Amino acid sequence: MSERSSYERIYDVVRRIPRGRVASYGQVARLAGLPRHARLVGYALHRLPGETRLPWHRVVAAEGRIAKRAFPDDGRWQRELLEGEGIELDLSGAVPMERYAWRPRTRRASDEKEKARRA
DNA sequence: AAGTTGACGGATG
DNA sequence: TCATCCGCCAACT
Repeated sequence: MSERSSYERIYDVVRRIPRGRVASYGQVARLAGLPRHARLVGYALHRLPGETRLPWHRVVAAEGRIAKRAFPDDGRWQRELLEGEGIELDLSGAVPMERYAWRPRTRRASDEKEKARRA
């Protein structure tokens, strides 16, 4: 059986987020097969080593806001990385999700709500 | 070993 | 719009 831990599954999903697009913590959790585990995603990213190649900056809060961090500079860093990929933040410094949210084709059964929403 | 905490999110008031 | 509460999991104390 795939013995991937929850964190590995989360990282697998984050790795798939395309450049110039973003996904919310909750969305990553759902795609990783861990519905309602948004917090777990946050913790998984929290423990990433600074030299990681994972595009962690493409994960933002559900409304597009950059999640509060222990060190304010980290938030600024994330913002710069996103802008560096061509993403234009709105006046409040949030990512306009309707424009940059990642819409992967491979949706799971548990994503029925998402499908209904975009209809 | 038990309680606290945290890069969340949705519901509620 | 803002403040709280609660669910869910793993790392820390």
